[in-house]
Amino acid sequence: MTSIDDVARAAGVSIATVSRALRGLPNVSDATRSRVKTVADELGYVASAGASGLASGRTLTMGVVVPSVSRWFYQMALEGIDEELRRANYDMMLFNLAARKGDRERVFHRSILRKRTDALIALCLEFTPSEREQLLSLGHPTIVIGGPVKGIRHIGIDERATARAATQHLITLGHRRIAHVGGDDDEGLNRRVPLDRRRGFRDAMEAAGLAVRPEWLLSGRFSLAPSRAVVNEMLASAERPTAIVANSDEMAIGAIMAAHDSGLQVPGDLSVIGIDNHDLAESFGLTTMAQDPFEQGALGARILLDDLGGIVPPRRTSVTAPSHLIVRTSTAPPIH
Amino acid sequence: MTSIDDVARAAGVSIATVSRALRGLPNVSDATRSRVKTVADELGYVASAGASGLASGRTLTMGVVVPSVSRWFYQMALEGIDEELRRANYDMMLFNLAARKGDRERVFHRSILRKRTDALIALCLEFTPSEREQLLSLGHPTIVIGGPVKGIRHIGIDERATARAATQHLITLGHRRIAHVGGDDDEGLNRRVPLDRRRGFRDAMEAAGLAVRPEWLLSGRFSLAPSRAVVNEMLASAERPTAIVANSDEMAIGAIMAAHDSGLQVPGDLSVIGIDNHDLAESFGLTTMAQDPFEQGALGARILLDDLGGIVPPRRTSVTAPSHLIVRTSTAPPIH
DNA sequence: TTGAAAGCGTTACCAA
DNA sequence: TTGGTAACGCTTTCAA
Repeated sequence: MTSIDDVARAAGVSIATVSRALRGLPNVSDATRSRVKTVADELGYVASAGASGLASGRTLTMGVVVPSVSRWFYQMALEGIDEELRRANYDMMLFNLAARKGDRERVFHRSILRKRTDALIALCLEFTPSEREQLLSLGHPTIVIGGPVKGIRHIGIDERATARAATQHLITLGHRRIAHVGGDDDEGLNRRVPLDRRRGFRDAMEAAGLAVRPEWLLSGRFSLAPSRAVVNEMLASAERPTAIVANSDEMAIGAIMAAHDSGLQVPGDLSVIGIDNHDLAESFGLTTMAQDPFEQGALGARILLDDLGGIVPPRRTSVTAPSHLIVRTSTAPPIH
Repeated sequence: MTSIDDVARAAGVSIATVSRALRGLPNVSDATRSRVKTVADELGYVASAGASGLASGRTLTMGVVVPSVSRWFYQMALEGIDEELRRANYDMMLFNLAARKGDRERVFHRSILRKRTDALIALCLEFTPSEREQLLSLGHPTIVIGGPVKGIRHIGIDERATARAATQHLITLGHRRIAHVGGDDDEGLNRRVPLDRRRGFRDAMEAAGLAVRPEWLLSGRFSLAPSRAVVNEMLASAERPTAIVANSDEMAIGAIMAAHDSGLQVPGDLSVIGIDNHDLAESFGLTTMAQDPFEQGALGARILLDDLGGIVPPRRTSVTAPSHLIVRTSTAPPIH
């Protein structure tokens, strides 16, 4: 509860001097500065963020909007963002949309737009035209991580090319009968990601002259259990594929477990490749197209911080993050 | 950038009236209120959180301190907290300690103590005496979720009793040679949790007159891969246990995978029980002592909000959250 | 190098 | 039911 003039009084200086001394601004004598610091420490004084935000116009806070906090991608991105923010002494305000379409309006209005952040970073979600307009009218730097959103710059892998490369890996191994596990993500609200990945799958299949069978286009809802279930179902039919491309590692692991359920060997009877390089991928020997959401998050934060710094002109272009193949033991040539 | 007096001017009323009208306070005529609302909407006015915080003393923000965001327990608790906060129109400021001891001091001072929150909820972490003192001197409601912290009320399961019950389950099934996978959690900074759980394991063993063998006291660092590795090692020795109690489901799953690595059947050759009821537990058929961090988080938030509401006198006592046994297919009587 | 004082955008109290 | 006006706790400009 001690505020700046308590310190000023105790140190025998003006509040202006206290402010300057504590923030490390120039034009304060060493003697004064150290005295002020000592006094502030003794009194346990910490400046009120709200008040300095009001006075200076900078809140030193970044807003982060997430569709949920319980998915690997978001966690990693969050950690990356956080690391960068901490380095810049920024705090993080977390807005969790938690897949509740109904609440978005409120979250947007009551929270995001309340000028309590200097910049906004959104993970993998789409905005309605009205939301986008409001955001832009707020006038502060914004970036999206994870899925392309029209009208806002973003950072993310080339979804289509990544899925194509995954499929290509299987084709190169000699597979010709390949299934795809895709499907919408209820929580991650960006529809384009799964669509683009499926498109990449199609690209590769068609380029190789392979048939895309409708009954081998599965939906695993971006989670292990549903993926396992649909793959099990597929494996029960007379004809089955020799390989599976999954839109995410969690779904790929579900596919591996389904193979075991069905008494099949991986990669002997069935090859499986995923996308992500999830924490668990290595434990399951999963071959995957790796991406690094931690780094994507960190980069996003860094770009926003640069924009705020005002030294460099803000970059308006999106960034394509890298992805690369990691071969483990879940893929091998098919046994003819 | 529109602020309250823009609205006042445009609506032809005073800023005081605008403030009242928009916040739904009484003593505003219906006509005035609706006119003000319309104007505010047209102008896209949203009150500045910082300014109202300054003036009113309430920031409508809750601080949440986490050791990391990439563990199941924290995710679930965060979602629970978030749900409750949203209901009360509160925002969440996330302070990620990210296991960096070095940074804590800065995070504490520069962020947590900056009066930008009305209350504080801490997940599973310990405080140094100095930190605790600073927190208390801040004077706002605080609660800890997940691990007992002396000097601050908390919400959490009875760690010791829960581990005891897990062990007891195996003993009841007839197991006599039981190993324990515990070990510190690098990220979750509360040392008491793993200690109390191991104590519970010991309790049950001793009560049943069973030997606790030092070479069967493993450390799995609260993660799948390390657990799998140490269990594999143990299973390679001449004498091996017939069952394992793991301090967490992630470690229990590691143990199950190790069993498979070693060519053992679960539960035929080895029974495994965990603690948590992690998202993946069901997929692995893992028997476990379930707890509900979502609910613990929600309850914590609710208690703080109640405190802030000031209607009921603040509750000073800690809350013991429930845990219960879920039997799946990873445990069975030993084969003699 | 230091201090005085004018904001910053609200809320809340007291008058009208 | 409304309006005027001190706070709120800082930052920042301008003078000293």
